[in-house]
Order: sequence, then C-alpha cells, then structure tokens
Amino acid sequence: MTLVSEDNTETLNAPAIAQQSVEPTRKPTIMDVAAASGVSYATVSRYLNGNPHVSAKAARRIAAAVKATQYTPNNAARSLVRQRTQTVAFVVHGETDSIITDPNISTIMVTANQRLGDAGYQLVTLIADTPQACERIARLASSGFADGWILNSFHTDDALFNTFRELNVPIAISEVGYGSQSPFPTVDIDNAASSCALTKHMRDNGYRRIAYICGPDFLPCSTERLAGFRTVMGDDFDPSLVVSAADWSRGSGSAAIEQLLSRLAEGSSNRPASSLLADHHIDALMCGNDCIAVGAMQYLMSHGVRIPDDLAIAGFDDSPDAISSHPQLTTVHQPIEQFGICMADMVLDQLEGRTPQRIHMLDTTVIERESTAR
Amino acid sequence: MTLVSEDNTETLNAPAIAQQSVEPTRKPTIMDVAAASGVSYATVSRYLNGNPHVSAKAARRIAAAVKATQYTPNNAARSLVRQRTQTVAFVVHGETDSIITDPNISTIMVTANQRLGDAGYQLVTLIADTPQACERIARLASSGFADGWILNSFHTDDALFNTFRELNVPIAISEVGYGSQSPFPTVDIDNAASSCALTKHMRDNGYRRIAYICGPDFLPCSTERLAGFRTVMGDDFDPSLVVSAADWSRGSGSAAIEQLLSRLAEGSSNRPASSLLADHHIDALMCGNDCIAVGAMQYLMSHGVRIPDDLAIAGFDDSPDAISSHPQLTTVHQPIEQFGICMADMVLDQLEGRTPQRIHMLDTTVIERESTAR
DNA sequence: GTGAAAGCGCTAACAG
DNA sequence: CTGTTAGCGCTTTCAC
Repeated sequence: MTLVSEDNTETLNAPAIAQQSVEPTRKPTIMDVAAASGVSYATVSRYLNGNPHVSAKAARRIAAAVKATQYTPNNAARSLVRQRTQTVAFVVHGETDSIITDPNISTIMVTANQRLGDAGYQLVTLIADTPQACERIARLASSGFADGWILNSFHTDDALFNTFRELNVPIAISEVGYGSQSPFPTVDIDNAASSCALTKHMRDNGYRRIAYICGPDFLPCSTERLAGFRTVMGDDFDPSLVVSAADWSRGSGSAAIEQLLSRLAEGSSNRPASSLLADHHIDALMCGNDCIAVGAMQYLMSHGVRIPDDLAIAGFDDSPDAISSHPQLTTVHQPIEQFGICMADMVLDQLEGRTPQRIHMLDTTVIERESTAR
Repeated sequence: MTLVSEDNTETLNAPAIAQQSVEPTRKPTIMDVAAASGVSYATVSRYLNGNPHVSAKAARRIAAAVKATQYTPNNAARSLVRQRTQTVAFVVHGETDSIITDPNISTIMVTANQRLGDAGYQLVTLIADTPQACERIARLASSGFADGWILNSFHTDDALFNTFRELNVPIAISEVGYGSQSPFPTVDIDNAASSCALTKHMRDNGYRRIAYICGPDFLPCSTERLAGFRTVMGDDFDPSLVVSAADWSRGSGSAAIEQLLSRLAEGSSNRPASSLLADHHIDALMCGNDCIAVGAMQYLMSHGVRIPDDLAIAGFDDSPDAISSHPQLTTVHQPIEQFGICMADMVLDQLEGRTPQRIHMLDTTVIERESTAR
C-alpha cells in the first residue's frame, strides 16, 4: 500500500525537539518555533494569531514545529504587548469564609465564568477576607492584573471599593443595595418592591399583625426590605414589633426573636412564647433573609410555638435553607444565575466599548411554602 | 508657629500630575515617575524594589513623584522580566457547581490563600467545570499564567491532570486517594486507616453485623474506605451487605439503602424495613461519607426505623451535615484547614527550591455522636 | 506573503 | 550611588 502525502517532505531543523532531558528545560519561545520551521518569528506570530497573510506551506511547517517544540505563547509577554490580560477578576469579599460557602456566590461565580469563558476571557476569583488581602488586591487592580472586575458583597464604606472608584476600569457590582446611587454598573433586585410584594402576599392571606426581624442595620438592602414591609403595612406598622439581627446567620435570627419576645414580656417572666404572641395578637413574622427566619423558627418551635398554626414565618432569598427547613419557608426568590450573567455582560460591554446599563434590576417572585400556609 | 522642614524644597517637574482630565488617561509608567523626580528610571526601579543603593534624597523625590503620578508598576511587564507572576492558581474541578458550594473546598481555598498571601503570592481560583474551561486552563498552565498550581478533586482519568503531568511546574494536589502512587506532592488523609479506626470503634461499641454503603466506585478513596472496613470486619465481612452509591449526595444515599433493603427482602414484598434489618441481624450501617449517611438515615427514618435504637449509622468527613442532622452523626473528622495550609506549603517549597514532601498524611479522629449511641 | 525592527514596561547586570 | 544598556517574549507596523 502506498501513502501519497501531499507535501510533507519538509524537514524540520528542530533544535528543541529532544531537549527534554536537559536540566532546566527552558520553555520554547516563538523563536524556537521560527527556527524549527525555517521562517521568521514574525510569520509564526501571524500564524498563531490567525492572520490570513501566511502561506499554506508556511502554515504547515509552523504547525509541525509548534507540535514538535510543544510551544505555547507566554502569557505575560502577550499581555504586555497587547495591554490586555484576557482575564476578569471576581472578588469575593467578606471577613470569614462564610461568604464563600454562600451558595449564591458560587452560582454567580459559575455562571459568570461561563459567560466570560465564551467571550474568551478567564474568570479568576480573588478572596478579600483580610486587610492584607484587600491591599494586595487593590494593588493588583491598579496594575492591570485583570481587564475587568466583578465585585461581590461590598459595603459602602469599603476601602477596596474606594480604590476602584478612582481606577476607571471595567467593573460590575451586585447586591450592595445602592440602587440607582451606585457609582458602578450594578445588578440587583428591587429589595423594597420585592419586600412589598411579599408583605402584600401575607396580608392577602389574612395576616394582620406582623413582626419583623431586620437584617444587619448597616446594609442598604436590609433597610430597603424593611421599608417595603413598612409601606405595605401602612397604619398597621408597629415599630415595637421590629428588631434587628446582628448578621445574616441563624444564630442572630434566634437571638433576635428572643430579644423581641423578652420585649413583649416586659418583666412578666416565664410566660410561654406562644401565649406571649397571642396576647399581642401577632400572627406572622417576616425576616430579612432565610437564615434569620430559620434561626427564629427553630427557636420558636423549641419553645412550643407551632409554625404556621400559631405563627406564620416568611424569609427572603429562597436559599437552600428555605427548602431544607421544616416547615419549608415562604420566601422571595431571586434569579441567582442572572446575577453572574448580567455582571459578566456588563463587564464585557465595557471591555468591548459599549456603554453598559447603569443598573439592571432582576425580577423576583414570591414563593409560597408551608411556613405561611393557612 | 514655624514649621521647619528638613529638605522638601525640591520641586517636582511633574508633567503627569494634572493629566486626569485627558481622555484615555494613559497609565503612568516608571518613566513618568523618573521624569517627575528627575532621576533615571533605573533608580526608580531600584527604589521600588527595595534596593538599598538609593540615596535618601532620591528616595524622597521618587516617593513624592510616585504619589503625584499615582504610579503602580505594571503587572505583565514585571512578570515578563522576572519570569514570575507571584500568583498561585487554585483549580476547582467538577461538573456542576456543587463542588464549589462544598464547604471543604472553600475552607481549603481560604486557608491556602492566607498562607500564600503571607508568602507574597496571590491565590487565584479557576473553575474547571466544562471541557472548554479545562482546555483554557490547560493552556494557561503551560503559558506561565501562575507560578504554582493547587489542584482539587481531580480524578485519575482527568485530561487536565495529564496536562499537568507533562508540565513540570510546582503543584500540590489533595484528596484524590492516590496514596503513595501520586505523581505530584499530595496531601490526603489515610482513608483506609481512618476507616479502620471508625470500624474498630463500632465493633468496640458492640456492633457486630454492619452494612456498608460505599462511595462512587471509581474513586480511590471510596475503595480505600471500604478496604479499611473490610480489614477490621475480618470474617464477619459480608459482601451481600455492601452497596455502592452513585455519587456523594444524599439522594444516592437513600437510593443505595433502598437497593440494599430490596436485596434483603428477596421478593417477600411489603416487609417493614426495621424487621428486614432485624431478620438479618443488621445492627449498624457505615457509609462512604456524611451526605450518603444522612440520605440513608432520612430514608430509613421515614420508613419507621429508629436511629440509633434499631440501627446505628456512621458517616465520614465530619461535614456540616454530620451536625445538622437529627440524630447527629458519628463520623471521621479531618482537619480541613490543614489541607489548604499543607498544599500551599508544598507549592511554596517547590517555588523556593526546597524539595516538598511527596505525600503528607493528615491525622483524623473518630467523632462519636448520637447516631451510634448505645 | 514575509522579514526587519520598533517597542509594550520593567528588571538587572554593567560601567562609571 | 546612579545612568546606560540589554533584554524578558511577543505583536505590529513598515518596507520589500
């Protein structure tokens, strides 16, 4: 049998082919490829970058040489000359690692990664959990480490945040509750409106006197959610039925409800929680988020309050907690995947010269579950 | 009042000071700083890199110029000339986003980040959840994107894994269950020994006939854990009481126990689960990990089996599931934080010319909880 | 279509 | 102590 091969008689004067045994194994450069394929390195560069002005023959030889030398272009060199890194940094901000365990963050990360990957960018995640880490990241940000930045769970008073204000690089942020005030392109949900919707739902179901556990005071989204609640409650709003949780955790949820109960008790000790609630005609409880709700619920149930019979409870976020709890939680669902996609798009818009939306509000929906069933 | 100033009469011929209004706002380079401070840019570079051969006066002027121009060194340029990026990549591997939600992974990430940060490196996380993403990352790996690599949850048959084999870059891996076979420096627990310890604990507590739900068959750590169990069980080991779960999830845990029960039933339909277990004198169940255990436990409890009265159950990993379940799970604890620290150290060792340990086995401890209480 | 040459911004000898 | 010079590996004019 005879194999006819079009034109592969070219020999490679490959000096780098069998170099693997040499000690430091210097990475082959574009020069090595050029030498091995007998063309100038400019031609190799053209070939590598898909420039059409490369003859078929040259292309063939270069392809062979690339394979033989196992060449891959150097990242730093390319970034330097192109003034582009082809990466977008995803900054996760938070004191503890709790923020990273947050399933929302991971989902956002994964979806953003997908979107950016399709556009030819690599998403890299950075953790800003200590002052040192923040400083490092700030330095990276102003040294062209990434072409674009996606920032999560930033506070208004954040130092890193201010670094970015002065930087003038493509950015997208989420969930800071800035609303239309944000200095950067933002994707968020309308916390006030969503809270309104949920409160309305509760009212429609007949709940009249509703207590409220607010999220951390210093966060805009906490106050916006409370504001939505207040709006719908109107004259029925009773400030004495509002307490604030220290953070978004279950623990602070139970602490908050305990505080509210002792406030209701007003010295009269040892009243059971359920009669305390009954005395004040409280028929429902709304919470800043699902975790707080679950924490409060666990506390109440372990003190003999039946949910939803004695008291209805609603959360916010539709996190996994909302489903894994017993009873399952009525809550507000937000399209998490969209956060990642929208932020990625906002960064891509800026990267590609388009003007990004200043703020993208995502739709939410009220999810009715057992915890408020009549 | 008179302020005496030592020597700050120097004027800066700063051309870049008020450039902010110009359109494209070109980033200041080391040249701009040099020009503004009246020294050569080599001196600026020296100053920036802490080289002691810079006069106090020059240092002062340069410091002022740096501030005035808001200069920050360019990352790509520095990486190119230094042949170092000062970053270590953390690759999270997995088909879905479930892997990232895994609290273990986040803890490892956070601790590794801390350690590497202290050593002057920036940890960057990459998600390898699709073939395209893997390919992108493989390309980055061979183009000097990072100085070192930390790989998580890789399978033996992994394409990315093989890319790294040929790359000869600083690497550390974890949890692949390779044991001493690993081609890379590895940190892991001794799955077999840990499983032995747990099984022994069960035996010491009087449990004789123990069923076993194995983790995914294709994973070395699954089979190692099973092997440890088998060793201790000795002649009491009964292969007919072993089933495999499809993955590490709760769902496959309940599926597996259902399968085992139907095997035990052998056609005799409608026997309650508890009497089925009693007939076969099964007094305990051990599982490949906590999630599987919880899944099995939920299934059994909803079919009338009392835990631990009718059947004791033990998990593995000491994940949050082990504590949040009712009853809480007896399990094997592993020092998760150490995974991150050890992998970081292994990479640092290689980065700094030391020879890393080939394999670092972390200590585990058996944690006794309610699910096996006598 | 291809090669020569000029940088991208920076570090690191090397002379002075 | 400081300036000059030569690259790091690559892209991109600009001639030919």
